Amino acid sequence: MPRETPGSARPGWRPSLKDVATLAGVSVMTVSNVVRGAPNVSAATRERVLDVIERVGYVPNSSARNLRAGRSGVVSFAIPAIDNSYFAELARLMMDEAAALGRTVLIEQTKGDRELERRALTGYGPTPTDGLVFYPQALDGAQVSQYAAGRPLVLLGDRGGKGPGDVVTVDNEGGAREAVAHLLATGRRRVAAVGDPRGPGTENSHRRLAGYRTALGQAGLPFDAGLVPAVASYTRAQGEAATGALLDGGQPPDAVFAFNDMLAVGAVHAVLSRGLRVPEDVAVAGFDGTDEARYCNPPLTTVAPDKRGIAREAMRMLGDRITRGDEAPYRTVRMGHQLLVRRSTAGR
Amino acid sequence: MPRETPGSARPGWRPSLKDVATLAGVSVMTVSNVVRGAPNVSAATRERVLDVIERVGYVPNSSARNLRAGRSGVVSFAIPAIDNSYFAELARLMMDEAAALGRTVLIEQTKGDRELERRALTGYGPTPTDGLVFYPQALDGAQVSQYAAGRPLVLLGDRGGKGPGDVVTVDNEGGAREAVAHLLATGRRRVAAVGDPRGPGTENSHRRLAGYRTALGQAGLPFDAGLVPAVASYTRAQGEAATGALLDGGQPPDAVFAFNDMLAVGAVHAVLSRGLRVPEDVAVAGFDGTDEARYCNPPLTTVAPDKRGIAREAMRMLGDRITRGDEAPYRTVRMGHQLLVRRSTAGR
DNA sequence: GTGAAAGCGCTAACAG
DNA sequence: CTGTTAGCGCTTTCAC
Repeated sequence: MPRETPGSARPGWRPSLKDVATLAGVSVMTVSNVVRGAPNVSAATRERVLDVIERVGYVPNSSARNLRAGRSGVVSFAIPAIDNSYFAELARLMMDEAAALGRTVLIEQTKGDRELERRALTGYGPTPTDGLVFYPQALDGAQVSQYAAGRPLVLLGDRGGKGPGDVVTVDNEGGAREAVAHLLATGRRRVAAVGDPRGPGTENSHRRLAGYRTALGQAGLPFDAGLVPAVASYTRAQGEAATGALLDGGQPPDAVFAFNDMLAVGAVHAVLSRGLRVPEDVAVAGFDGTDEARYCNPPLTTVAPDKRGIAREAMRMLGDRITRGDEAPYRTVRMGHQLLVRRSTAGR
Repeated sequence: MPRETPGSARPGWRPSLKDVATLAGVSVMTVSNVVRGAPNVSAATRERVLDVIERVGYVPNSSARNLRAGRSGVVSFAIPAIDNSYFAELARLMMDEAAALGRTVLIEQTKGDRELERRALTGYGPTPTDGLVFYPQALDGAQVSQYAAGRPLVLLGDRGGKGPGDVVTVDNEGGAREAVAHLLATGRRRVAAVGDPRGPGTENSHRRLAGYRTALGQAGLPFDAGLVPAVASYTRAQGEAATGALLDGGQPPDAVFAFNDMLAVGAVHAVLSRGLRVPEDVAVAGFDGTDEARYCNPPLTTVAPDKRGIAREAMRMLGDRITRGDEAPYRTVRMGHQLLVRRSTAGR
């Protein structure tokens, strides 16, 4: 199978270092040096090589580079679902931060499925990635440790003890506590918590639930399990269903603290579709600080984590683990958050 | 540099075909045959090899495979922004469909930027992809043709003539016409069109604008340029700004047809925040059929393309171009759409 | 049914 | 400053 002569631009064919070298009358190493910007090339040679590169449209073959380097330059961002506004916004920021570090982000949807989470963690998918930023949902800490086994890993969200990787989180408990305290301060007394996953679920949810309980306790209110429905997923539909059931029950709430903005949007919908008003009859607060919450009607009060900061820190830490093969103890950084008070929780 | 003996599981180290071969006492080719499921391996040998593979946790190195195959198994999905609900939902579906075909999707955000779109098209990014599904925004047809040059490509959205790739689209003009006709049928007479990009923008927008004009014409209404503000991007914020300016002007509209759901959500917000009512004072309709529109308050009337179908067709066509190196004439498929009538356009 | 050889495109490590 | 060598892990080809 004779190699095509350079210049024969059959679709799908791409010139290699060797082609450029032949055309420029130098060795492949010299071309390689030029391409990588190595210093040891004379100006004249560099010029000539660059000319050829330009002319034939040479582009390095990443597979070959990766094979050499033992790395792919790609990092995974493994999340439950990209059509959750919070993850969509976060993904955008992750991609920006990664690009600034010369990396590419591959989004993997785990859908809260054990097997898909396992596959993302082990990296035994079809595409090789150098590490991952992971938002666990189905797997618990021990399982994550087991599967990740030495892969560069940054976990998003609260983790109990030392995990198998660095951790970037926000004060989930504190944020939830502030939101619920705010609700109570506006005179609400029956505050529902929508988002308890039951079962393992994410540690984040557990912390938010803890914050809810703390706020109730500080206000001297009892915990009422009847105000804490289970949800199967963190979607608008589940928020509506769970809140709807609460409203249709004997003792409806006068406020809803939803564990994320999707659920909150669904909650608002449930309230309004029953002819009740937000916030007059039922106040609603969410968590995530998404743009969608801001443009909701009425605009949603929400706990807004520093998403930009989360993305920056996650990519930075992951990069350190990858390039330095860092064996340093795992670190946890806690990014700031802000309670954005909007009309959905105005006093009555 | 002596190779590590198999079994020394230093983090980051992964066994190769050769390691497995050594351990199993066979050649690399036999292991390769087993791994790929080639038929010419005796049951006993296969068994032994599989044992070793299991034991050492062998996983094929994709870079090497790709280097050999000249393919990566990854396809790009190049879109303006992942935090636009429509693209987030579409991305989810694209990933599902791609997975069913044994491919992985790499999302690339072009942000409506010429250079980023060019880079996505040429595939000269850091990661090699076998082709792409592309939603153009800044580049016109000629430029797309020029840059894509022989790469497997599926274009999303209306394209004038024969493009440089297959096309999957919906009837943008028809959908827009139906939406506007519906608004007019409810008695509206000053229908604004929010989403004109001016300049090149997407052909989709131009088709939607054409549909708007057609509907007006069929109702015997004149086209009023004052009701067609320019927008800089297809975001909630731009929808609010453009609609707000219209409402604050001398001759406010009694209805808004927004070219996508993000703009429509912003439009609703602009109306409500001025103390006006949707739909009583101003009706609002969007385009995209996103879940967000459904949960908007009031729920948004919207033109819903068959997103699942779009994803399926796009991945199927792209796959054909990649595997068959298809030189067949480019095809255009038009997927169905549906006008979802909801409360935001109820008659008054 | 199994294996040896060659090479995909690239770069680190050395010559010259 | 430039070139030669070797090999990353895999699969196609062709012997045995």
